[in-house]
Amino acid sequence: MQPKVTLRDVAARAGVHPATVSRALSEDSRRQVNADTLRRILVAVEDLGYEPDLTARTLRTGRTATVGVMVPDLTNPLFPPILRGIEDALLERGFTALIGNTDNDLEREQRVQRALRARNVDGFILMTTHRSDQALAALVRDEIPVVTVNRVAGEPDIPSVRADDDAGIAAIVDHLAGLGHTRIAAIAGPRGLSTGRARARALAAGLRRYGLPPATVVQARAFSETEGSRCMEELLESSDVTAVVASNDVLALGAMDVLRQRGLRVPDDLSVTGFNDMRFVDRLNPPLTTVRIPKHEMGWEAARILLDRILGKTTATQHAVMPVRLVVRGSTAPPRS
Amino acid sequence: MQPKVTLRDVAARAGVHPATVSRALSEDSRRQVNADTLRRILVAVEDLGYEPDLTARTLRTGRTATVGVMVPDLTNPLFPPILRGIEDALLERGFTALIGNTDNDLEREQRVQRALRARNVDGFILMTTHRSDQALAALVRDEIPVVTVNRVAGEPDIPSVRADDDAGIAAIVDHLAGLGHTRIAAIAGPRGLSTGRARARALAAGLRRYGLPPATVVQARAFSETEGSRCMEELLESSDVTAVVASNDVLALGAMDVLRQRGLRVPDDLSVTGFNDMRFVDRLNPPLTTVRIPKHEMGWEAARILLDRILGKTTATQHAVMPVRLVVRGSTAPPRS
DNA sequence: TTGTACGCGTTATCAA
DNA sequence: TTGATAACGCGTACAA
Repeated sequence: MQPKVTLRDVAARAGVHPATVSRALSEDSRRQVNADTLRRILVAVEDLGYEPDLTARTLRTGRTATVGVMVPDLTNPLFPPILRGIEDALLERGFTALIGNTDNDLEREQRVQRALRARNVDGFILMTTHRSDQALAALVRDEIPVVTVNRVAGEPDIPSVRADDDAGIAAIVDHLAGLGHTRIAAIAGPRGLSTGRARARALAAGLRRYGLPPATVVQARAFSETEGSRCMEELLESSDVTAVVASNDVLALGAMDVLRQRGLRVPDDLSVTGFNDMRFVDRLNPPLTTVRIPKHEMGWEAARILLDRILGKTTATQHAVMPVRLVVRGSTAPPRS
Repeated sequence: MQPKVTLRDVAARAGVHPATVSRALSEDSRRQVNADTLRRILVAVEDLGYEPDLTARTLRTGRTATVGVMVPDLTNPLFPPILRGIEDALLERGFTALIGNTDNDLEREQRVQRALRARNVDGFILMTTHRSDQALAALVRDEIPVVTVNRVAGEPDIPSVRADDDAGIAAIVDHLAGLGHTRIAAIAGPRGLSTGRARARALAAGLRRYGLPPATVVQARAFSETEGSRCMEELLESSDVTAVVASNDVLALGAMDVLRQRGLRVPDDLSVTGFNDMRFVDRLNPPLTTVRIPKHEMGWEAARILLDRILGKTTATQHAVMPVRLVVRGSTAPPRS
C-alpha cells in the first residue's frame, strides 16, 4: 500500500498549517479561509490525490457516515430493491450502508447488531422488527437513530416507512368481489410481524364492507414458500373457497405449488393473490395478481428520514405510508359458478 | 448515547494500566499478562460491559475488519445468494461487508470504490470486473487484497472464484445434442465481461465435439432482459434454429418474452436454456432448463480466500473453480422434425 | 485569517 | 510482568 496522503502532506505542499487545510475542506468552516490560500490548498489536494481518512475523522467526531441496515434475508427478492433505494439516498450524502442478515433469528440478530455498533454506525434501518423487539429497544435506549421499514415497531415514536397495506388489501377485495367471489380465504403472515397483522385486519374490514362472510384464515409461521404450501394444504382440507388472499408473494408461490400438485388450476379452479409484486412474479405460471409497493422509494425515504435525524435536521418522528397499486394478472378470474 | 466505556475505565476499575488491559484483551499478547490480573481485568470488562472501539483500533492498526464488496446490481437474483455466502464467512471471523452497487457504470464504480476505500476496508471482493479494469488496477497498484467472483480479471495473478462455465456449457450441449438438436444459436454475454467470452468459447468447442455447425451468435450488450429480447429478435430474423443457448438466465427470460409475443412456443417450437439457476426460474412458464452454480459456496469461498490474504495466512494466488450441475426443466425438448 | 495545542481510544515500543 | 509514552489522522477551541 502506498504511503497514504494525509492532511499534513497537503498542508506542507500548500505551505500552510494542517488545521487550515482541515478548515478549507470542511463545508462549514470553509468561509473562514482566505480565497487565495483556499485555492492553493485545493490544488495541493488535487495534485496529491488526497482523500480524508474517515476513520480518523470518526475518532474525532464520533461520526462514521455509515449506517447499519438489518434485513431478514437478502435472498428474498423483496429486499434488494429497497436496499438499492437506501444506498442511492445514502451515496448522495457520502454515506454508506453496512448490511447484515438476521435470518429472523434472535441470536444472529444480536451478533450482527453488535458487529455494526462496534463500527460506530451513525444509525440503523431495520427491516426486521418483531413486535416486541429487544434489539430495537437497545438502540432506543442508547439514543441511536433508527428507522423501520415495512415493519412498524410496537413503539409509536420510532420513525417508520411502510406500504399502505390497508389500501392494497382493499384493492384486492374490490377486485375479487368485483369478479364475483364470495368465499374468500386468507393466508396470513406470521403473528409476530406487524405486516402480517395489518394485512389480516384490512382483509376483515374489506369483506365486511361487501357484506361477505369473514375469511377463513390460516396463519403462516414465516414468509416462506414451504409455509405457503402448508397453509394452502390446510385450507384445502378445511374449507371450500374460490379465492385465496396471501399476505405476500412468497406465500402465494407456495400456495400455487400445492394447487398445481393437486391438479387444481389457477385461476380456473381458484384465484390467488399476492402482495409486494416481487421481481419476476409477472412471469410465473400463471402471472401473479398482486399489489405493487414502491420498494426503491421506500428505501430512499427511509434513508432520507434517517439522515435527517443523524444530521440533526429534525427531531420530529416521521411516519411515511407509501402508495400502492393493484396489478391484475393471470392468477385471478371470476369463480366457476 | 450513554457515555461510552473505554479501555481506561476498565483499567481504572481493575487497578491496572490501560496498556495492560489492551494486552489482556488481545489474543496474541494475553499470555504476557499475569493470570491473576487477567482475571481482574476480565471481571471489570464484564461489569462495565466494555466493547472495544473498532474505529480507534483501526486508526492504530490500519485494520477495519471490514471488506468492500462491489456488485453490479443487487436486484439481480444471482448476487444475493453469493453475498450471503460472503457474509456468513466474514461473520465467523468478526468481519463485516460494505456493499456497493456499480450498475456496471464506470463513474459510479469509482465513486463507490472511493467511498469504501475512504473507510479503510481491508480488502475487496469484486463481482464487477470488466476485462480491462481501471478500478481493479488501482487496487492492485496499492496492494489492497482483492478477490474476483464470477468474473476473471485480465490479470492472472488476482485470486478468483468462478463457476465451471466450460462444464456447464458442455452439459447443455450434451443435453441439446442428445435431444436431437443440430441447429443451435447462442445469445452471448457482453464482450467486456469474461463470463460472456468463456461461455461463448465453451459452446463453440462443444458443438465441434458433436460435429455440429457453429452456432449463430448474437452478442448482448448487457445481462438484461431487454437485451435478451433484442438478441432473440435478431436471431429470429437471421436464422432458422431449433435451440437457443443463452449465456445467463436473465437473457433467457428476455428471449422467452419475445417468443411468447410472436406466438412461438417453448419448448415446442424452440428450446431455450439459461445459466446460473436463479431463484424462481423453476416456476417460470415454462420452467427454465439451466445450469446451477453454487452461489452461496462461491461467496463463502471468495471470502475465505480474501481473509487468508488479509490475515496473512498465505501469499499464494488461489483460483477456485466451482462445480456446476445441469438442471433440466420444461424449456427444452426434442426439435420438431 | 491562520497557527497552536490537545485529544478522540487504541496499540506498539521501550523502559522499568 | 507491568507501566509510561508516543503515535495513528483528524477537528476544534483558543490564541495570535
